[in-house]
Amino acid sequence: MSNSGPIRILSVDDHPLLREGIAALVNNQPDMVMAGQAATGAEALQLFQQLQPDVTLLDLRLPDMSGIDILIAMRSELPEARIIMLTTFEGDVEIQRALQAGARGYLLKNMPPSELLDVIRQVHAGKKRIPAAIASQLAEHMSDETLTEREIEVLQEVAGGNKNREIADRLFISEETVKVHIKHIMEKLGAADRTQAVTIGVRRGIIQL
Amino acid sequence: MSNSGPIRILSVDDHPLLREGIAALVNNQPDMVMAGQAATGAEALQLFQQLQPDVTLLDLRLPDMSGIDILIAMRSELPEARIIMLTTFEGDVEIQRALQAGARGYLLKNMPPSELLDVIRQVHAGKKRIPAAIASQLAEHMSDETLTEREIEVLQEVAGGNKNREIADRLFISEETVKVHIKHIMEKLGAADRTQAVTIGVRRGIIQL
DNA sequence: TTTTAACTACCACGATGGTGGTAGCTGCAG
DNA sequence: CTGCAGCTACCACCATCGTGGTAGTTAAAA
Repeated sequence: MSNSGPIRILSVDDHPLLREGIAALVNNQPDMVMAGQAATGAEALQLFQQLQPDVTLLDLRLPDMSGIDILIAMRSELPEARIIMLTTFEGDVEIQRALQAGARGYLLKNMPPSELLDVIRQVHAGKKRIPAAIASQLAEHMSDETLTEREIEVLQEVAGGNKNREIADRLFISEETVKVHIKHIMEKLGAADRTQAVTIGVRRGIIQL
Repeated sequence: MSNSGPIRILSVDDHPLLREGIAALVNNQPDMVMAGQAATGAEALQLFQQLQPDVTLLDLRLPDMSGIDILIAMRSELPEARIIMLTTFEGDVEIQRALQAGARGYLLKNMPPSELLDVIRQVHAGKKRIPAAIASQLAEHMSDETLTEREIEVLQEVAGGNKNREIADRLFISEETVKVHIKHIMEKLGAADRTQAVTIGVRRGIIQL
């Protein structure tokens, strides 16, 4: 794409103070410039289309939509888009989904600014960059079996405090089937009971509370 | 205290980018100046003692210790310290504990910078300032009964996936007593079962995962 | 086409969880 | 000193959960 002029950056995060910090840092670099900022998914997509930034910094949690969905939307618009997730830790499943959806980098907000600049430059140069701390977190559960959509749905219901009978009614299946799903969930997550299944699911970013 | 010169501010947060954003904002104000920044509780306490800032911005989650404990330590050193919690939402119990421990303000990181400046000035002037959004969140559970220390301990064990029998062994009490505690926990939280008790406890900041 | 994964369903049984009531002990506040 | 809150303990009983096994259907992959 553009190999002349500074790297034009779009920052998407619902924390204005953090965006301001990124802007201050970026605009201090000779080879970078903030092209725009967005606080919501809708704003982000509009600005992305309008500005066509070289690199996009994207938070995972925004008020109106999931960062993953924004990522997907941006890449369907511009498959070559260089997008870096910048977020507080969210569990291996979130990381995995972001990378599968085409993120070129994954950074934590508590990392030093130099790391951010480094990753921006590398990603802009066409590379992928995942810090070791994140990669190891990812490797930890690499071999784990993933939950199916239905299982996640059931786990979410379990987290809501529903009994098997109630879950069955809500999902229009039999109570026995619910039991089978929960059994599989516990096996896959290595949980001793439904409660621990929920806590592990939350920690790993499989469900939200 | 000091009614001459700019408001001297100490920022405590483990996100360097956010601290940078705060610093940029603050140093742009004619009546404020960043006195120092800290990323850990230990650093924070050392700098607090050394700098004696007019206003301290304090995150709730830091790598080495809880923001509440830092708050308490600072106020035991300097009871008149003006401290504002600046954090992502953490549940009403965390807010309540912070205010009880003597915080003069409670802000969310996703609030507009103007709000932050406003609160800094008001708190520096000796007032307390809790935004309406937070106050209403607090009022929601104002009449709720709080869990006792023992109950929180039991709830934490429940979250770990332990059976009543196992919890009993770990806490050196009888299984029947564990049941009584859990019954009380569910009543107080309005939970239908132990699993929902855990999810409510996490959402409200009573336990961590 | 055969195989595999996912979802569904049923049965039976032992383990665990949740409810109700009673009650003793301690420490603190009125 | 009296009452209350919190922690402890026991009992009985029913509801729910979790485990084991079997099995049919569909859709996608090999």
